[in-house]
Amino acid sequence: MPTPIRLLLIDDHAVMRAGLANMLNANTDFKVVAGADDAATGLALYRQHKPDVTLLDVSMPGMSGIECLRALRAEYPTAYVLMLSSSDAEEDIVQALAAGACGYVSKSARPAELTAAIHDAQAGKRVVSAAIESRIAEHASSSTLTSREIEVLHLLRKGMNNPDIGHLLGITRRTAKAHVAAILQKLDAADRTEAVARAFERGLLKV
Amino acid sequence: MPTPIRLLLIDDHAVMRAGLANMLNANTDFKVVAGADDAATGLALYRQHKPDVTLLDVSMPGMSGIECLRALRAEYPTAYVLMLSSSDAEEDIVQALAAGACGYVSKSARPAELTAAIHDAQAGKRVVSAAIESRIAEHASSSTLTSREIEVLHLLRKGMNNPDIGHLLGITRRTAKAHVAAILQKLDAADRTEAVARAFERGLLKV
DNA sequence: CGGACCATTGGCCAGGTGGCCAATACGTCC
DNA sequence: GGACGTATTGGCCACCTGGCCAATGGTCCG
Repeated sequence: MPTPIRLLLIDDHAVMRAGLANMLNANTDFKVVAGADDAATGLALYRQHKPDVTLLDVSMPGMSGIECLRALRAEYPTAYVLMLSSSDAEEDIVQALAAGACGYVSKSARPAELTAAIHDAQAGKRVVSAAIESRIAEHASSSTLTSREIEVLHLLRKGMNNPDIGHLLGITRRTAKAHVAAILQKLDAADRTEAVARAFERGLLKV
Repeated sequence: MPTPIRLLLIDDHAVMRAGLANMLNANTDFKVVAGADDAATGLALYRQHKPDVTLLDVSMPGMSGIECLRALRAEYPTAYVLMLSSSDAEEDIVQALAAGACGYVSKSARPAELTAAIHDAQAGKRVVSAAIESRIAEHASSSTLTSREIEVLHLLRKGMNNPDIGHLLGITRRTAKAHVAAILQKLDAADRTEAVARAFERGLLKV
């Protein structure tokens, strides 16, 4: 392998970044050219180095991995980005793939799985960890919330009741109630409390 | 440094484990003698290798890091265990330190911070990341739920109402209501829905 | 252009919610 | 032994909840 694949690492966990860099640099197929601990720095380093493949953590404080991915792909539509995740929340996976990620690898994956994924990513293939594929299947069979419903969901999380939600959104309590009813049905929840819990499980709401 | 500090790594993220091992073995102060991807294996490897210091991830599928810590300390009360965390949820930190962890290091910490923490741990000092200390302060000022309240909290998460909770726990709906009222007050929540959301934020409930 | 989906709103109603008052009983800690 | 925290229970009440019925416009797609 004469020319190694040039990599950019974006992950807020410095320990993970250092570890990944050590591991990948030990393999002559790869060369980590830069590492960032937040999305903004990551974008800047991408412009500077134009890596072959970018490894991007999904969950980061500030601009999330997904947002970073969108920003990156908006500027460089052909960028090869492989998402790394610890959470495996379905929502993130679907959104990442929709936003043009080349693949989605769990941090629980074996190192060999990661290196294979990087090779595939550079070759333009789409790769998803086996453990993650099943999650996508689940998600496909469940419903998607509309943007209005997501908006209401965030207010439910804050403990708001229907009248207050209606007032805040400039609609009647009856409409707010209709949105809540739709959320309950789509998330298969008995009440708004379970709806919020399930939203956390699916990654619709984040800690 | 003639005799390196012998380390055991327990983390379900293989990538993180491999990375950590690479990084730490590059430093002659340390020698990673074993790595496990779940708590049970970790315990077995501890018995086998008796490492000087154990690095233990807080969140793992199956037996959690906290439970693993308790089991380990029950068997080897003098074990030096350093917790590694990605979530930084307050609850985990407090519980880990209460269960006898030597320290609690965020995965966002710089590598130097980690190596320093390992040295301190082996010296019997207690170390906590700066970023994590502030969280403990927050927690100290807030209230602790009783075990009964935690039990009720888990039922709220499932969308149960007071009569059903009472029935399940063998108490009246009035008592269930009293527990819920206590939860709301302690978590500073307007209703049970916000209580569940705040519980996720604090690490009392997990995805 | 008609169908599909969405956001919006209305009435009605049995049942649950959360806050207020107060009381008993059982442990532990000083 | 007494104070304290916890678990337990009661009544009362204004308010909110979620499910049922049905209807109106808007947009987007084939």
